[in-house]
Amino acid sequence: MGISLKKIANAAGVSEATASLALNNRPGVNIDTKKRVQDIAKKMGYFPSANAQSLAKKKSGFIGVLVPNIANLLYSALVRGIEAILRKRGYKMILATTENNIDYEREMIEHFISFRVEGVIIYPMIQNNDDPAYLNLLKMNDIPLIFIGSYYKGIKASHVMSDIYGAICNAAEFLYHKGCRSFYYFGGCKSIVSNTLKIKALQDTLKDEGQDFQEDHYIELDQTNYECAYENARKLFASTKDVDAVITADAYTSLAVYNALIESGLKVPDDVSLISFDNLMLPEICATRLTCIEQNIDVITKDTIDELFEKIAGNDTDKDILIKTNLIIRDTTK
Amino acid sequence: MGISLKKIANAAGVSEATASLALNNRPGVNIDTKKRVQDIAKKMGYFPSANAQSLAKKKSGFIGVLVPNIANLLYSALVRGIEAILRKRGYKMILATTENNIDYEREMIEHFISFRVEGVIIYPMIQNNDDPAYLNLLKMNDIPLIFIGSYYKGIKASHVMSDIYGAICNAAEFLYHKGCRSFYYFGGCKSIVSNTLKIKALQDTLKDEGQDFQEDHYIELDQTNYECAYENARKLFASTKDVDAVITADAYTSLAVYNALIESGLKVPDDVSLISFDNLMLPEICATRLTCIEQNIDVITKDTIDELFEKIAGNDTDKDILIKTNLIIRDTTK
DNA sequence: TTGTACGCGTTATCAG
DNA sequence: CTGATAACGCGTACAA
Repeated sequence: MGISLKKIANAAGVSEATASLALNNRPGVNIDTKKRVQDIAKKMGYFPSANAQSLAKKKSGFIGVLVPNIANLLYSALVRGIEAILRKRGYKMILATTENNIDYEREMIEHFISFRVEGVIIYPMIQNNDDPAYLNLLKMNDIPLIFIGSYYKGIKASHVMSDIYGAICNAAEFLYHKGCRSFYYFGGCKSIVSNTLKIKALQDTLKDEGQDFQEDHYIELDQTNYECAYENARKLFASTKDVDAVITADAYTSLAVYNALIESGLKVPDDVSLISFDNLMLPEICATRLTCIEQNIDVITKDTIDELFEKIAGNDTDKDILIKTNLIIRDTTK
Repeated sequence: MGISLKKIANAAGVSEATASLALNNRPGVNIDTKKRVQDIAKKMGYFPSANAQSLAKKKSGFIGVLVPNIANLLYSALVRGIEAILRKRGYKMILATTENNIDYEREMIEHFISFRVEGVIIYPMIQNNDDPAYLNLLKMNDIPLIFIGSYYKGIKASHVMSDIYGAICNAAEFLYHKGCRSFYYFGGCKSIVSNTLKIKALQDTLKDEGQDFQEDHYIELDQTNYECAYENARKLFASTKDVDAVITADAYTSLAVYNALIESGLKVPDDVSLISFDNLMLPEICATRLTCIEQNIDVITKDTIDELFEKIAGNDTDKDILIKTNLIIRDTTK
């Protein structure tokens, strides 16, 4: 299995201990000996076994990161950010995707434990996850857990996420003052924390204006992809034209709604204003300049990791950290 | 550092050896003892340390995978395929991205070695990589290497890739027989293996028809992204309208060329036929149905891993494996 | 059926 | 300045 410290030590005619000190550039080694050992190591293509190092140092240097999938631009942006910050801190990321599968999520948690990760970051997106008790496995192994983007209700842990409630209130107010009165929302499973926040935000904002947001105006998509959104939108706009404001969970959904609106004869933004929650559609590809709520991904990743290392350091008070969003006004709102 | 076998053994009142046998479901342990140990392990949330296991078994179970970046759909599709197959074989993937940075690529190779990966898969994409000698580090550590998608000239190793030469010959012939006579190609650095193959394919095909492919009709992009392609295309079509066939390196480039053509007053496909090398543009997002050369990603990933495990098993004859492509005819060709 | 002892590659502690 | 030696967590001959 590769080249070991022992081989280097033998080749240099010193003990493993001396070789180790020399290779790690630590004091207490004759400068000539050190150079000789280092030269030999280089010549033989030696790199210390990360495995053995972890064992000896009782520190894996791993952080486990769990996201729903990697094809989605939001998640890949978060992952890239996390990876970059961890690298700076001298940590390595173990990335796993859940693909919205609860069994897979549990399996990955076990995976993390067996790799002795020092902390775990989860973007929780499992629907109908009544009993996420398997996350307690982490606690049993003294591994801190931080939620990013959302959280599971039953689990005590810090979370770092966008101020979804504030963002939707803000967007709804904006639309209301532009004259919009009939609001719709297109998004995923209602029972997910982020979506309950969105519903509440719409209800509260409209109530302040003396209006109701009827819950059947929340179009719950079985799958949050283009096709499903498009089908639902087409069906809706075929049966009613009484709509002048739509907010969607992401850019794909917005594009689907946009296309369905156009086809049904409704004009954007003259008849209907459209706001997307994400700002992650590549502008080159997408001809439609979507008005959107931009999440501050850099801040989210930074704060998440800061908080995670707080936990690793032993500070165990849980925090709910909300990150401000920006409303970016483009061509799909008046 | 987590829960150890020793703790389980103590809690169960047996030796570590017995606990190990019990947990691994191996013979030679009283059935009651085994059950007791397993119950306790479950209750304590124990999972064996992957680190220690690798050390003891002298086998890491890791395969290192190196791709240019993960945002590109081609690479993410390959990575997903590789991960799925490795998982079935009981292996774990260590993924790293090079971001077209040679220093970073070397660093990652060293990283792989220190994790004692049992094999490495590289998608080579570094430009001007005259001396990829650092890959010899792998050989010094007895770690097999397979190239996927392309290869580096100086390095002896198997590679698995699309039959790029055949694909471009085929596409060029198709266009020629549709009446095209003035060909252009938009792609990356000419010195990359895959691009030299493409140039040669165009030259050979047109020569067979008694025509020349002038090398200045290969538009070499500094960066293979939309903007760069768009600028080059706009400039070209402003100075000449003598073009009736364009082949591009990927779908982003095709879209850029398409838009530049339209803006310059040329009609697709009536005036100009357009073929893209990739078939990875999400059809939902992209209104333009591109004619394209589809790579057979499932076959590429499967063959790559098969070949890698051949090498791991000790069979060290190098192979050049070419995978057939499909020409998918859509709306940008006559 | 169970326990002892050793090795895996490295770091760290202590003698010399 | 250098070299034994004991950990780290686990697997596995071998002995009891």
